Amino acid sequence: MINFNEIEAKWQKAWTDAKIFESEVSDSKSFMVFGAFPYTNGLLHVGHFKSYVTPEILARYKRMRGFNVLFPMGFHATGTPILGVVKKLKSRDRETVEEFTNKYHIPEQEFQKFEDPLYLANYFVGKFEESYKKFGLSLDFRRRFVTIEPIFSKFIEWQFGKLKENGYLIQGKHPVGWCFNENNAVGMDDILHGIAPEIEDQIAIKFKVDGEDAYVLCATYRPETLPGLTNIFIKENATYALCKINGSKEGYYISRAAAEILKHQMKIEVVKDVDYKDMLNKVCISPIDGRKVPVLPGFFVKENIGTGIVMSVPAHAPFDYAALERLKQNGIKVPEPIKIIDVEIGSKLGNANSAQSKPVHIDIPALAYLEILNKDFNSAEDDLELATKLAYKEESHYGKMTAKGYEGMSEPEAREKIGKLLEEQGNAIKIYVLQNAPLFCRCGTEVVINLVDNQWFINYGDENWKKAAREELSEMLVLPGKSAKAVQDAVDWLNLRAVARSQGLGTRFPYDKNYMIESLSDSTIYPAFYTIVNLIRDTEPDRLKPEFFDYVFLAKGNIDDVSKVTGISYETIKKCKESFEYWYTTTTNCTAPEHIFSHIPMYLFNHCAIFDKKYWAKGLGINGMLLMEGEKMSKSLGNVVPIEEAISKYGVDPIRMNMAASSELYSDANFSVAAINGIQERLSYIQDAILNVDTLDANELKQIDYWLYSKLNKKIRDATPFMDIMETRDAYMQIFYNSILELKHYLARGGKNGIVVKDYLSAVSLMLQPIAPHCAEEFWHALGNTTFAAKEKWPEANEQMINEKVEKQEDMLDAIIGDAKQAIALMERKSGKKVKEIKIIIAENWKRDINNMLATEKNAGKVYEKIKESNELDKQAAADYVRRLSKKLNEVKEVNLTQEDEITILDEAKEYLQKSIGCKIVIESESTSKSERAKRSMPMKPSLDAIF
RNA sequence: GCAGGGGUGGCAGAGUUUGGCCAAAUGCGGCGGGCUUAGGACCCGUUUCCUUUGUGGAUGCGAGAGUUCAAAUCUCUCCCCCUGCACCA
Repeated sequence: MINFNEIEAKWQKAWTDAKIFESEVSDSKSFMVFGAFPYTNGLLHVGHFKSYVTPEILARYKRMRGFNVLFPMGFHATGTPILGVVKKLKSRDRETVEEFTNKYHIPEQEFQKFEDPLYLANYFVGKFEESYKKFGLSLDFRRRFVTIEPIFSKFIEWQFGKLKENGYLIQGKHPVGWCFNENNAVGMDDILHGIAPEIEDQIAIKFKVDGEDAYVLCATYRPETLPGLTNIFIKENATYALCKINGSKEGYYISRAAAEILKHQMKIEVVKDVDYKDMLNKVCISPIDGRKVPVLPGFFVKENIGTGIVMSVPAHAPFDYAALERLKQNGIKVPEPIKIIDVEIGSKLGNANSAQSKPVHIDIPALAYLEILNKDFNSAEDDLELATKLAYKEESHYGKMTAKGYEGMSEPEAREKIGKLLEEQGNAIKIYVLQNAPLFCRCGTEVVINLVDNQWFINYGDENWKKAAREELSEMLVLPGKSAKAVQDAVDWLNLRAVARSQGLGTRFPYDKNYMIESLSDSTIYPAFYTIVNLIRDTEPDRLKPEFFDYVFLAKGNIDDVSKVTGISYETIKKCKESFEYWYTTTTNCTAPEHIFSHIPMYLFNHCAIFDKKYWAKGLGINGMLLMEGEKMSKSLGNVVPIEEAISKYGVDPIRMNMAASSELYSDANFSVAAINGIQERLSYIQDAILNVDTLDANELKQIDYWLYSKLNKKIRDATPFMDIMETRDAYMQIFYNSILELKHYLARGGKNGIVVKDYLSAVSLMLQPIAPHCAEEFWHALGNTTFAAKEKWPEANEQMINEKVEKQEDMLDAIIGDAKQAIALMERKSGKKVKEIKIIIAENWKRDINNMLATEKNAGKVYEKIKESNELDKQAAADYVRRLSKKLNEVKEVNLTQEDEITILDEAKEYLQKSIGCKIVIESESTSKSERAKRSMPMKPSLDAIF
């Protein structure tokens, strides 16, 4: 078995010493590829490497194809996660302490240092780099940077200056989950149990109160049901309030609790509290038809959701219907439902939605949906909820409006029309609701929605900008092709992006220093920074003025002025510009599917907003994640394997091969110890084969030698296109797994030509280089070479050496062996006697003619005609034969071997056949054979007769 | 709800663009056998059902319907699963 760790250390040192991955501007064609930023709030595990394997293979492959390759990496540390870790560490959170001690091996006395977020980030960055080196990645480490470095911040400030200049930074209101105790925006990480706030916008409709200069506000998702309004519901025993909203003259009735929640979205001034009993005495007027409706108590109304008041549409809302029926039962006079949507109740729901009974009251859909479920107005709230869902689903998908003015419209159409109408008339207010309320901040305070004023946005909705991004995408190569559609949709979908954050690490927002730049927005054009970071590493950050970046990235201004203004040397500025312009014309971004609706469109938009078209994004590779033995990796499952541990246990190359060969580009790969063991053994098999090459001789080439050359060249020809589109799995099926099988077949067939085997192994070793670089170097050198495999050329296929005829002949042999074994087993089982000999009976040449006729004509009739005309053929036998073949006409292939050819081939391979089949072999022709089975023989498929 | 991806044999996963050579590649697992002191190594066979000295038959690729001489593949309807939806990176 190969000692993987030993050869890893050896070759990693050799590559580093030779500096072969440090890329400089040169005359060769450039190629730049990079993987997604890893996030630095913990240690690397094997999963992190999956996303770097694809760009790594591409980088190594492209070098072999003659490109000058830049493969850099940087680290992401902006945003809140690192602060989160620090916070937990400070409070000595048990889990975090455990992680630091047991997993990261950091002694407790050092914890204090890690309470500084920068220290923590840098510590892990250092660890990451060590791991990357141990993984043998062909990265140019001189270009490493972290997104919280001052020089990077200068770059980001420049970027935002450009966005501002172009008018892409705008300000506006933005709803966000908020904790008023800490006075902070809260996201998933800040909320108890890690739940993300779900914010939805609703419309609050104003209902004039008869005889008062005041309105009742009802929040609703379905304004289109307004024509079906019969009354207003409030909650019994709740306190209501008369308010002025945004300094209005008129008053608004909402619940006291709602006033508390909504005051962060609008200015609310409570004039007086109102008892619910007073509310019940009011009469409200519908804004669209002027109908007067009563206010009634609804058992299901929640005072702290929406406005604490809802409109009632009993014909279509099961809750409303149930509430009215319950009131009726208590002798209260209630209005009759008004049906406004026509729908075939239950027709589209299918069995899965547990529709059980036929509805009777189809004139009241709300009741009908309860009937379907065998429920009624007294049923539990869960059942009413289910009926509501069914009603909503079917009515909005298949229903047609019957209400006057909206006849025939679908519900969504009507919703939009009525919503727009109400807003235009000033009869509705937009409000935001926390869909999954109540949520609590980790500090214990309830989370509410705060409508933040003057939030900064990047306006990705800008039509001209979007047009440019679409153009950029259309000219970009997206791999795999099937993900292109999703990227397209993401570009179309991206709209306003809130870009200023109240907390987190990173770069301060240049136009309001109280805020930080949001952490995805500072990682969009970062790859451009790779092209210069090694040149400005020691530059004073303050010197990196906009003029410098303008000149380097946009060729604005002249070098002498820039040098004077910034104090950066002429030489450095010149080199930076050259480097950017050289590398940035071909970039391939390898990233994960989860970035399709976030990072990827932003990456595209920012490139076309800032750079000249020449430097827009060129390539995108979307690669899947890593599963652990078929399961998702997660802390809770305890199946996260630290990378160092994996490397020392299994070796780098087997891990890399497992990652690259166990899945296609887009799908998740599976880390599997069984698969890794298989890889280790196969690599060792190749090594053994290489060490044994010298024991072989170098005689004249035989059929099996041509066969191996044919397989090799076909392999090169077929695997190369897969490498070009990053389908490493398909490529390495051929390069790796099939090579083992071919070598084994070659040796079993008696192949023993040292030169042939060496040619074969040399090419295979080189093709293994991108994926298993350490083994490839080892093999390459063991084969007597002194150059680096990493610097060699990718093998070229020699089409002349591809020999279909020889391959078919070998296939024939294997088929014969298989058939013979099967026949022997069968016969022995049946007769109880041992088979002594197998007769292989070769078909006559006239059968070949018929095969060829059928293969070209694909029509049995025509062939019968020809047989009739023929003088040479035995007409009866020929017709029988055609009949047999015609059953599977499509399988009949042209035959290019004569009977004599076949006999010669089988004779040559007789020894192999005898050994494989395990008994004596006799070869005879159909016409001379005395066997009954002789006439069953077919070209390339001889008849077999077992002799006892 | 909206958007994207998907549903294939015990499992994983090809095949779908361009319908036929597809009982369906490949890998894993199971079973049987060989090699062996032994084997988790390797080799051979088998792994829907029936039948069997076969270029045999039936059923079959989420469900249903349709187009066709012919459907995993095309059309329509339905069901289900995964992912994302913005102070998360």
